[in-house]
Amino acid sequence: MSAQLPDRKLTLARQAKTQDVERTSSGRQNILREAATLFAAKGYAESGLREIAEMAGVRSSTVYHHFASKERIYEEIIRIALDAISAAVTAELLALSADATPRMRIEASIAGHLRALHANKPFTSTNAHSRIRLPQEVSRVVGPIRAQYSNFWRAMLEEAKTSGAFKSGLEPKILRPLILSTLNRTLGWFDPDKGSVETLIHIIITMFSGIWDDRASATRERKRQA
Amino acid sequence: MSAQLPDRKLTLARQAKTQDVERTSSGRQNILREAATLFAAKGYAESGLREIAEMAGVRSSTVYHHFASKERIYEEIIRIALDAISAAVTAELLALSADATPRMRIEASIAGHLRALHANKPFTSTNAHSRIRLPQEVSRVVGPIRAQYSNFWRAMLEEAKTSGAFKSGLEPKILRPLILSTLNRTLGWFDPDKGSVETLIHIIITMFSGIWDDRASATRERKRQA
DNA sequence: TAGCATACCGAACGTTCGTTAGGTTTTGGG
DNA sequence: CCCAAAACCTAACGAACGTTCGGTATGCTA
Repeated sequence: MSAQLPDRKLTLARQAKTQDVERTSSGRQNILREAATLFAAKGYAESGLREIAEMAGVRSSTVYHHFASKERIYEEIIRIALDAISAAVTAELLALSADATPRMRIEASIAGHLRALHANKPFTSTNAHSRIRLPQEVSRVVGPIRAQYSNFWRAMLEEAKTSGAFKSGLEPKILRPLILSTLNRTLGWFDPDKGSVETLIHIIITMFSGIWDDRASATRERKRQA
Repeated sequence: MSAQLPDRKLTLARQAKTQDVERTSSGRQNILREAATLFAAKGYAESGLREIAEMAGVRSSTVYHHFASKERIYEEIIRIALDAISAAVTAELLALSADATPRMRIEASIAGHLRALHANKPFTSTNAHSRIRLPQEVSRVVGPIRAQYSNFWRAMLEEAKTSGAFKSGLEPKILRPLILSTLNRTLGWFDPDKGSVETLIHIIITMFSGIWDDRASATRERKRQA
């Protein structure tokens, strides 16, 4: 059986497909978006609560009417980002035919991940370079979601390895962080104004074409035709 | 003519080759190293001066006997990191024979870059995720060094592209940040205790093998033999 | 139209921040 | 052995931090 994200994400997927993060700019959503933009640009500690409030056109005390603390804002941003990515990848995999090869599944996941990253940039950027050691309260909420997504990739890569898709020496343990950080890092340098995300996807997939063991897949192909 | 880092770096290369960052643990060097470790682990803003001082076994005021400000510490850490990387890459290129192909030069640079990254981890980590907007004083010192190294890669990739080394659609403008952030990101997930850096280098180069246009190189090879 | 939750505000809290001033110990060359 | 320079200390500064509190508008529901 193929690696799959949990069904709970499926409903989220449909929501996210139509309105991505949330189109309304109610006070709360507005604060959330501005905070994400600031966190993404300057980092968590460097972004003061008064600055977040000012960006949202509000006083700092008002922020506490919508969020219990700065950490909760951060937590919610990361949760949104992770949900958006999970949803996009799930949608991408569902669009695949049932007999898709591991390579097709992985490349579809890469495409979905990249699309979600750049469609929800402030939120996903905040998540991507989250180099904060938070007092475990946040980690307790965000940690499991992160782990879930990591496990999905781990399982998918493990299946691919079992089927002999990778060149020798390429272990899922190494490939997973390598692939995911390469994808996440595109947030730092890729400018959607200078080239479409679809072009980026093509380039990334081209680059990763170096990991596949073409010999093995050609062998299987020949066997199938015989 | 091949892309080359300036000669000034050559002397630095020899220094760095024997004692990398600095073996002595005088008060100043000690503070520098502990600060780098903290910055790498928690980020710039999250690392307080009193915490840095404590790690170095010293009071916070003592830090100001060695450095003018927290920003200057940060600046020096980044300078050290960039010099170490430049030096390692330069050394790697010098070890190459004169008729090395663009691909060989790029792969040698990747190896040198990765080796320097992981041999000076606290310093290079601080540099890698430097997501700070500093009051230009620091940028004025560090900026040019960064630009110099970027330009070196830009030139090297441009030469490779001219010689037809890359698959179509892969432009240096995209490849440079893609390659460099992939390399730098290894600091975030690769654990030297669980696999040698040389293994990592092999994996990264294997992955990037997807960017080369083998047809073209095979064509040139045939022409040369004729 | 009265009542009430919601959204927002100004002002302040305790704490921590980077930094400075002034004094004491450590140390190494003549 | 002396003495200046270097290294380090304690104590405190003002500013900025996240957060709280009490009060005021606003808008929906009964």
